[in-house]
Amino acid sequence: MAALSHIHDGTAYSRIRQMILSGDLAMGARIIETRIAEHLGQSRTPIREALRLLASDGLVVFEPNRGYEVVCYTPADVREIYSCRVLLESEAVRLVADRGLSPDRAASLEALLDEADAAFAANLAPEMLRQRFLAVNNQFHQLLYAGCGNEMLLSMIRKVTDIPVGIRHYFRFSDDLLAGSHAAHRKIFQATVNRQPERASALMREHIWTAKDRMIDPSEAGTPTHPRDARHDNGGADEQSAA
Amino acid sequence: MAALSHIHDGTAYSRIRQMILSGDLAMGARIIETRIAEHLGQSRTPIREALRLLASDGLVVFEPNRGYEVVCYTPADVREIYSCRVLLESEAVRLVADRGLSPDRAASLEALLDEADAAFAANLAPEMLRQRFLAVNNQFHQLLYAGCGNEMLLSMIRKVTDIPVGIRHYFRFSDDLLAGSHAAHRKIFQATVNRQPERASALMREHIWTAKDRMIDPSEAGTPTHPRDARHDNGGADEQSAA
DNA sequence: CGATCAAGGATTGCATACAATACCGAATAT
DNA sequence: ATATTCGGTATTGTATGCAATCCTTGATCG
Repeated sequence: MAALSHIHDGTAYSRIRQMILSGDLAMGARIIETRIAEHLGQSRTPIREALRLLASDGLVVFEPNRGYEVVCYTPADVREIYSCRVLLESEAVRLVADRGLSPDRAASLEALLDEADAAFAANLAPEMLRQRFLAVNNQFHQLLYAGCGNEMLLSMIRKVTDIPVGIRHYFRFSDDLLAGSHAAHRKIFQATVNRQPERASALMREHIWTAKDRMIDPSEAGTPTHPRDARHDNGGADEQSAA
Repeated sequence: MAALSHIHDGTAYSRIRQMILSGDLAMGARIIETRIAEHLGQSRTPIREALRLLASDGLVVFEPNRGYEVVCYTPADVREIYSCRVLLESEAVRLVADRGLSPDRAASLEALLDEADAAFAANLAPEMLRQRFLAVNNQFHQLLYAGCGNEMLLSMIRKVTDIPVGIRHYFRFSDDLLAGSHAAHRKIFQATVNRQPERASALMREHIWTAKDRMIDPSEAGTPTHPRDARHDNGGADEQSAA
């Protein structure tokens, strides 16, 4: 099942998962089985199974006899996640650079990079540009590692990569930073094509470290209030907004 | 839920999990919901949920409308797993050595090492010694990383560590190798206590690489026949033996 | 004799009903 | 006024029943 977690089929699992990743269900939002079941037009049974799965994915947290809520990462959690990303993704790209990219995958990756270039050149509104770029960004990373030859490693990368979009609020963005990230992608891609594993790995490490450094300070950030800690203050997050 | 996966409570999840890890349910054994339900004295509903969880843990494989069977790792899978272990555990011990071991944990670890010493000195039967040592071995690793300060990293380590005991058949053991492993533990522990992160990390890397090198050749090993590939030949594995 | 198809049994998928538990608010006592 | 207890409501936990699917086995046909 873990191997299928990136597939978008019609199962309750993937649908709820998408709601969480996309932000339809906000971080920290309480999840009520009956409401989800109603929303998806199914009974509680398959929804319960899906939720337990999502709990083991780390996308929802579960407490016996209390139910589920969407995971709400603290800045410290996100730092942990990015530390793991550094570790896992630098290794993955090392493997890929060592084994060599297949021609078709290289072409797909180059297409993605060109797409990002186009987005930058298109003079989009900042918010629009950001959204476009981050989407391409994710695809680039996933596609780059796909041929690393270690399924276990890939599944762990998915775990630290597929997290609610809400964590973007923890990061500071600017056009410069986005451009820098894009440039890093090009360099990483080039090193991979050139079969320079150590170089590609070092570039990836630096790339993700840089992203981690963009995290805003917890003090100035205002950690979102977790519903469990402040039950009556849901901070404007429209809980269960999918319904 | 993932964070609780190492706890032995009375839930169907942890009980089935234990059956798999301990080998009561052999690798590749088919799992029938009703039989497990009967065995545990519960209805199918909680068993189904537990099995889906175990599927996402990677301990059972699931195919829609066909059900579950205990995961059956190929030697190639185990190599992947050990590659990940090298990566994750060398990092974890680096963090621990950097942060420093708490005194009580250091004491517990030393007690474990002494326990292993005692086992070696006791002139046990080879099989008995092996069993004792591997049990202590696992505890040592888990306890060593416990204070690394990165929960995500810990959960990933658990994933590559908590796998069916059956994979031991893929490894060659000898008293020398066990003793060498034990010596490596002492050195890793010492480097950690001495706050030498790079050294501890390098020792750990080498330690796990060595273990990986003990894998027997697939040719001489005879990959266990997977029930899905050879349905009618269950190779003497008493499927569903827990019932 | 071998291959194909059909029927029966076994197993999973889902929905519903009920029991157990926890949460929330009002009423009461201090 | 505050703390506490009690009861109703909302939600989760489990069992059971039936439908859908798959696998097996035996019969039939080439």
